[in-house]
Amino acid sequence: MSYPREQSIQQATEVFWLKGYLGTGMRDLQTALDKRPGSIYSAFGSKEGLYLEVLNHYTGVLHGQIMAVANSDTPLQQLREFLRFPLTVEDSAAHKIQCLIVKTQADWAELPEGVKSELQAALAHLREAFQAVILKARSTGELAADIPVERAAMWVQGQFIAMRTLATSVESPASLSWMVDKIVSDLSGEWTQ
Amino acid sequence: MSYPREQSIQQATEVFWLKGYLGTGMRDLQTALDKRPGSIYSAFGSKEGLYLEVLNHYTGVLHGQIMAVANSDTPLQQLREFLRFPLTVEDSAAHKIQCLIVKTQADWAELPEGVKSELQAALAHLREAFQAVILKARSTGELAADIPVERAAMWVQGQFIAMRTLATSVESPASLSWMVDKIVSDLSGEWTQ
DNA sequence: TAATTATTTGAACGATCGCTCAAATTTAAC
DNA sequence: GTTAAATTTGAGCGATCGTTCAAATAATTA
Repeated sequence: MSYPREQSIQQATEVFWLKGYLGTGMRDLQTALDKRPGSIYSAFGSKEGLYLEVLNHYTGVLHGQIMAVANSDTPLQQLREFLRFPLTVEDSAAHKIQCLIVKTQADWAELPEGVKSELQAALAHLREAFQAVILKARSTGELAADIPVERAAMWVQGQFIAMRTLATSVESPASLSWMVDKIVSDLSGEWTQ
Repeated sequence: MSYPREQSIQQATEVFWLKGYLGTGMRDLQTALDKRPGSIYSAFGSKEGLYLEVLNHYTGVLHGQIMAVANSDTPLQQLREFLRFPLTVEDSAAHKIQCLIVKTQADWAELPEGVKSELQAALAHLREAFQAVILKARSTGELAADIPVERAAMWVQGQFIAMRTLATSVESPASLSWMVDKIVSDLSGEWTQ
């Protein structure tokens, strides 16, 4: 049950991903969901409430993907494929290259308090998943035993952000796949304490 | 002459940096510049016109800083200090941790065409400066002779973005200085063609 | 000082913003 | 089939958006 609610969240995700939190108007959402304002407000309370559900759903999916990487037998190989994925979206969905969380975070000073705290929580939650990947790769021997786990997790998150941000400003995102290789390679590089 | 114009641009930079392009209202600018709308419009034409001057000024300063790194005798050492700088801003200016260009770029789909093209140009311009740093470091022997210059320049730009983005979501940005060391270290790492 | 030009002022315009709520409609319960 | 509850509708609210322009003021020239 409550199927149309899930559908509304997916349609709203499209809009927020394309236009950002500030850039998205209630009228954009009304069009995308094909619902009148009253329906949206009775279902989600406010624009912020709808966005928070979108963010929660988005983060959950992404977290699941990263945990699947962590739970595989060859986490480092799987991480490579995970990182490459955003570079393969078709032109018509170019807005999906950038991470929705990072995109929203750029408007920081103008965001409602509830959105700010949930963004922080989402980033921390995903960082935990990256940490699980590092830990697993260490246990399989794909990474050295003395790798600083927390730093490496944050670093991977940073690389994820860097690659996707650069990819949005380049003609052909797929041409950046060398960056994926360098990320995996640098993971085994120097980690001076 | 035209001193107050320069001053207006600096004050407007503060506001755009803090609130982003979409998040900044003409009334915010009127307050910051202590000017009435007519004055601003006669001087800059529009909100977009004022932003473009801000962007141009900002890019010029940043470009100059990177070229100074390139023109030093120890470019790699200077690059380290350049990268560390955004991590040292005081709490009261936390918005300056993130790069103004990257911040604006996040609102991509909602930006006027003129702003979009100037943002692309600014990123390309700064990439050229990073390229000059790589070239110089290669000539001083700080970097290997076979480093792929264009890719390395883009990669450094990506690391610059990653570090500053992560730094905005962390309690103490200065605690990320290990990331600067890793960037410099990874520059000498693997660059598989 | 008087005349001319350049700049600044600020009330106000039309458009859009997030959001409300009484009324209409659909769904569920008996 | 009737009634009650839940959901949807959409006109429209007050606030704010970027912008305009006739009038007032300041700066320059004669």
